[in-house]
Amino acid sequence: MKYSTSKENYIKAIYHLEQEDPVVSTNALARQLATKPASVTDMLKKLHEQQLIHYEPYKGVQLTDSGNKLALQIIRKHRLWEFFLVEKLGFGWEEVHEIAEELEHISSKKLIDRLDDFLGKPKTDPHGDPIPDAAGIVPKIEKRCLLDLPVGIAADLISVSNQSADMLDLLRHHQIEIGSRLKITNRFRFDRSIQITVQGGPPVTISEQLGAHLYVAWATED
Amino acid sequence: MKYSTSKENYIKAIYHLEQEDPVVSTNALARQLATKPASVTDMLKKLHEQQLIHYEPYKGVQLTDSGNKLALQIIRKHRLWEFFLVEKLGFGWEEVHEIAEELEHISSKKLIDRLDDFLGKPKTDPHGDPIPDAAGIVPKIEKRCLLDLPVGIAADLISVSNQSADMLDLLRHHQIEIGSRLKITNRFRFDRSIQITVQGGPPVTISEQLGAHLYVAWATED
DNA sequence: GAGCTTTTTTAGGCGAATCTAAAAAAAAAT
DNA sequence: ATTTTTTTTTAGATTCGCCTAAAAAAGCTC
Ligand SMILES: [Mn+2]
Ligand SMILES: [Mn+2]
Ligand SMILES: [Mn+2]
Ligand SMILES: [Mn+2]
Repeated sequence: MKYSTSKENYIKAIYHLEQEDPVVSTNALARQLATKPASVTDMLKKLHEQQLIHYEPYKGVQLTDSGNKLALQIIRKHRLWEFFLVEKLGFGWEEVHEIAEELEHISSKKLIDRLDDFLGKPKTDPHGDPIPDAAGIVPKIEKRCLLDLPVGIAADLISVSNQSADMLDLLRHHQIEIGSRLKITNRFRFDRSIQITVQGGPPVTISEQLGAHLYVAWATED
Repeated sequence: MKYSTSKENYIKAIYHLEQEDPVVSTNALARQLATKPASVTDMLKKLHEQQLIHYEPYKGVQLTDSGNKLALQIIRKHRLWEFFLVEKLGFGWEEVHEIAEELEHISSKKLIDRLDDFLGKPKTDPHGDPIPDAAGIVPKIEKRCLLDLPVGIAADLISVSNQSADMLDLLRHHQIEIGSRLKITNRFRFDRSIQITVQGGPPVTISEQLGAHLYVAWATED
């Protein structure tokens, strides 16, 4: 029941790639893990032997139930540590991912459950991603891309799908943060940029590229 | 400037063994690290190449200045994490060492300095051992073995030199903890056991073996 | 469906950290 | 000063995670 850091990173990467496409390719994994396809093939064989993945040569890969469970445990650790780093130690959004990439491999289950308590059992990490609970259940968070928000409807920013320092710089410049109330006031056909207000402030224009990474919650009519 | 977990464990072990005997033997290291002498020799060569130790075949080993500096950084991390686990997450003394053994290898310097701030820059870990500061300076703590305390003089327990669950069980049974005021009320020649009072309570008898692991601070007359 | 391109796997190797068995050096005993 | 014992090092393997180069399979294109 104890896996190497390397194996845990593979399992987590497979989990994330499965969200895009239910069958994960060797190349996609190699890209994600910044390694070579040949190395991935080697590792897939080992993960298969340990029953963490379904794998047949040339057919791509999928997590088994136990692989999925393991992935959720690692993600839980990653996100709880990120929350800790931001909320308790005052780190910025963009700094925490790398550190959490190490902390997520600390093995003590008791540690993570106590940390969860200490932090007040948060539902989401600093980027708005949901934190699986001790049983591996991921809170379902209703969110839609800001770009799909109709003009004139207010909605709260609940997550961002990019955590680069560059993007966070830009958000900071526009004074946009998780929780900010956003409203689209105008759309421009030419480059699909949008004009929005932040917390009812003056309108600012943001690119489609930025908007695509912002996710908001708004009441659905049904 | 980044070393493997294994190398860090060697450096820390050498540091601790140097406290006993300034020149550390291959066998002593193998015992401490639960590994084989042949493995130790291999590793010593590598640590020597990296200038972390002074090493000549058959002559034992000593940390260089940079080895010593590294050891203190690792010990700082270890003890700060132990403090965090006990004070913030409510772990018992005896549970934290093993977890800290992993956490001490998390590389971010910024993380550890912020953790230090968050914890209020503690001077000692939960077992009373001093925590080196960011510059690697170890607070000097005046302490003497309880066994050397004269009869009738009160002194405060400031550290214990054994962290086994068994010993902590026994301490808990006698309601002795770090900070308790202890006074020797009687000494018995036969087995060198001693009778003490804890916080001015009723006298209890403890073995020489237990007493040897308790360290107290008391005013020296000079 | 034959041929070209892309993806994936295999083959062979390397560095890190470990091991066992054997040799060599140092230390202790006689 | 030998001999014996203990300590330490060397030699040779193994496992893990990775690599490059080459082969094989799958997927496209005409
Ligand atoms: Mn992250
Ligand atoms: Mn990781
Ligand atoms: Mn400890
Ligand atoms: Mn350690």
